[in-house]
Formats: sequence, C-alpha cells, structure tokens
Amino acid sequence: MQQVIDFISGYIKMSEEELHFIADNLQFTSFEKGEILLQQGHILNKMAFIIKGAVRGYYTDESGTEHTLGFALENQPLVAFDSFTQQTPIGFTSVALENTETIWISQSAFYNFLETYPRYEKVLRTIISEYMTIEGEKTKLLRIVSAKERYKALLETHPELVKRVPLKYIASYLGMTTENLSRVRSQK
Amino acid sequence: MQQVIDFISGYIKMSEEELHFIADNLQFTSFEKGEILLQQGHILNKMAFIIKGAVRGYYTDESGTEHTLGFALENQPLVAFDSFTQQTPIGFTSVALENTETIWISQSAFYNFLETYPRYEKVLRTIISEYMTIEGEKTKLLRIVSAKERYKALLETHPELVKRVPLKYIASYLGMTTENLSRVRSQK
DNA sequence: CTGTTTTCTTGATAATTGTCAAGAAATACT
DNA sequence: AGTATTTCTTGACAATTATCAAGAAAACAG
Repeated sequence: MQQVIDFISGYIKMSEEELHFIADNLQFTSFEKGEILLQQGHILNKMAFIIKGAVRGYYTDESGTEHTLGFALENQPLVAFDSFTQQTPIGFTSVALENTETIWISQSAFYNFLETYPRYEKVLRTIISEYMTIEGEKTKLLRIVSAKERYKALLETHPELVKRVPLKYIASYLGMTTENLSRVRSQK
Repeated sequence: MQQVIDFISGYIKMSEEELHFIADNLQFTSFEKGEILLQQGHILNKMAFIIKGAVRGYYTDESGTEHTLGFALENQPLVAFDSFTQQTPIGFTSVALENTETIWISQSAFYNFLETYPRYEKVLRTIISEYMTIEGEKTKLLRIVSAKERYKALLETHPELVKRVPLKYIASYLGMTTENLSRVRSQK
C-alpha cells in the first residue's frame, strides 16, 4: 500500500483526504508463478500496481506463436491504458514470472478519484507521457538490426531484466530465437 | 480549419464558445517537400494537425543511420506527446514527404483550453488511448519475423501508405533494406 | 522535351539467423 | 538429496537477409 502512495507522491503531494480515498479503494491480490494477471482479448475494468514480483507481457499471433512485448517489475503500474479507456479487448496477456503481489483499483473508483480531485489529471498525463517515452525507447531497441547489438543495448539499459528473466523470454522480447541469443551471448 | 473542428467533433459536441477559442489560437504553416516539421533533440512547445500532405517520422541513431518510425497523413495530429508534456527533447525528426499544410496550437493555448473546458480531459484521454492502440499494432507488425509477411501485413492494413510513400522509406519502416523489400514485392 | 537526379530492380556473394537435434546445466519438486 | 522438469548451450545445415555493384525506371527541373 505504501508503495502505491510513494509512487503517486513522486508526482504530487497528496492530501490526507486523497490518501484515504485511494486507500479505501484498493484491493490486494497475489499471483503464483505462472498465473495470469491480464488475458488477451478480455475487457479491462481495473488497473494494477505491482508490489512485488515480475510479470511478462506477450501476445499470441494467428499462428499461435507468442511474442513477448515487455516486462513489469515491482513498483510499476500494470495497465492496458487503451483497453481500460476505450473498453476494447486487451492486446496482450500478462503472466507472473515469479510469485507476484499486486494492488488493483477499479475503473469506477479511478474515474471517481479523477473527477473528485481533478488536479490528478495532470499527474495522469505525466505518467502517460513517461510511459510513451519508455515505449519509444523499446521501439528503437527493436529496430537495431543485428541481434548482438540488440542484446547489448538491452544489457546496458536493463541489466536487471537480463539477470532476472529466463533467457528464452529475453530472446522472444528481442525478436530472436533462444539459440541465437545463446550464441550472441557467448560471443564477447 | 474545418478539418480540425471535424476531428475534435468526432469525439465531443463542441459549443460555439469552445469553437471560437480553438479558432482564435491556431496558426497555419506550409511546408515544402523535404522541409522539417519537428527536429529530433528539440523541445516541443506546440502541437500540429496535418491539413494536407504526408510526413515521415524517423530517428537517427549514434552511427548516423536513419530509422523510419512512422508516417502521418492529412487529418491526423502530429505530436510528440512525451516531449510536449514533459518538456524533454523530441525523440524523432518529422520531414514532409510532399508539400504539406499544417495547423499548430501552442502549449500554453492548449493547456489554457483544457483548464477552461475540463470536459476535454476525457477527449484527450480517448485520443491518447487510441494512439496507444495504433502504436501497439505497429509494435506487433515489427515483430513479424519474415520480411515478406511484414510487408504483406502492412499492405493489408495500410495500402494507402504503400502507394503513397517511396518504397525506400517503407523498407526502413519495416526494418529491412530497400533491396530486400524490392525482392519481397516481386515474389507473389 | 531533355537531361539530371532520385528511386527501384536485379545479380552475385557473404553474413546472419533460423531450424532441428542432442546433450549439459540449472531449477523445481517431493 | 535425488529425480524430474525446465532452461540453456552447442553443432550442422538450410534459409533469409545484407552488402556491393550496376543498370532500368520514374520523377523532377529548366
């Protein structure tokens, strides 16, 4: 709970009242390794914050192949903002890589909060724009042509992921086969 | 001008007052083919709407290679939302592929409008979430492993781009060489 | 309309990556 | 601790893609 407050407090000084509103509308849920937090195709009526653990996001294409889109660790929000806002199907599945603890807020409570305390509109915009910067970096990473450089770049920017996440998912995230990642790693 | 109004009216019914506010705060600019609309590294204090023409977005990596990130055509907004919001350097350059006409609104006028007419916060969130869906689709396209399938997918989802944009930029967008795109096209 | 520039295609070759297969290493389970 | 399961590595070979080079086609400018 404190972690959520800390996260928001990084953007704005919260009043007691706001703090209570938030605290009253959060729900805690634990997931064991392998359990699914968000399911591709479902409609999302809540958003999550990861207290502890790690999560992998992937989508399954028509041929059934999984493509890892990203990872989320503790102290990060876990939302499909487009699905949440437009009530359209989520474009990916989120699965726990480790035993993971999360806190959730319902869509109605979220919008309620925004309407009651409109100064948080600006906070939300900031969080979204930060998220966009990160997504932009991810896109740029994907566009590095050589597998070796792509891995090297990830290792430099997110060494914690490479340590913590099974390499087959790192390979999938980087758009290469597990075998190729293994070779690329053994060079240099 | 009417095109901007039409764009917004697709999300909300605008009052006369709101309409005048918008109209009073827009500025028209033309760009010749090859001219730059947004420059990577600059700080953005305005956002654009494309009235007519086509624009290519790309970033230049450390080695000097250009990577095409996307295209924007008429009736589409042209913004680096993260740079606009956080006042951080833009992550890409936008250049006119054709003679292009644009309409701009300053950051101050934009925030002024949002504060004066807060019901547009929700419109903004919707537009942003739609944008995220599109970006998500783009990321998924990039993750298709075979060059042929990647091209085929773009041809199916955005045939107008393939017709209108020089193929070398399509190739760059799809993460392959011009030569390879040429070959992939000649098959089938 | 004509020459110039840019874009696109085609060929030959090299480099990278994927695929299939098998074994080693690490991790999880009881 | 010992077994089972999952993850990771390595090898051989095939397929895809990049690179370099040169020419054809299309777009542009005067």
